[in-house]
Amino acid sequence: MLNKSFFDQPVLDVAQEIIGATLLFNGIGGVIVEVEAYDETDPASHSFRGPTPRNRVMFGPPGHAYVYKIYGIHHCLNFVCRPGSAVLIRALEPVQGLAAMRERRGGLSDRQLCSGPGKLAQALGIDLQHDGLGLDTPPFALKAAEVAHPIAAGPRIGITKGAETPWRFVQAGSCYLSRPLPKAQPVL
DNA sequence: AACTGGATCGTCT
DNA sequence: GACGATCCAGTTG
Repeated sequence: MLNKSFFDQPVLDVAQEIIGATLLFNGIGGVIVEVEAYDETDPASHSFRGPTPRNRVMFGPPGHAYVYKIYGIHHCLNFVCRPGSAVLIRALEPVQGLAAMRERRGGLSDRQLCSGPGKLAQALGIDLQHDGLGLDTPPFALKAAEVAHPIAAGPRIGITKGAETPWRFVQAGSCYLSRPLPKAQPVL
């Protein structure tokens, strides 16, 4: 199980080490296969302009969930690292609670259950009421990866500022990504 | 396969 | 008052 001290590291380290870990929410979830990193030096980050009521959790202690609502419709889940930084969880390979996820998502194929930040929040039943919850206690549970998977990096998705920064990390070759990488770039 | 527009509202300027 | 760290359905090629 990953404890809070795991998240007290540079956000780029956490982003890459979290690939292959298993995320469960009330026992439902799967393997993290796609994330993006954000920090306070980054114009695309919610934390760029300092603390506000919405992003206050990003400036709190590491190891908590930062949940926000986007486009008035979808929810997005982040793992808070050091103050002002967080990892956006963008896609899971579904493993646990397939039936519950299919029901919430409308009976789609398994590849489409959690292949995007809004989709996975819907599949797991995460919304604003879970903003600020600790990641090391129920309803959350995080298990470290048992085997190291090859990781690839690329530009982040859906942003206009900082669009070139290659802070999107994926499990190379996974078919559960929100989108394939534009150009596969192996990392280490 | 690639692009378009609509849904829908909290947040910050 | 404008704009999203999105998703989906529809159209076009």
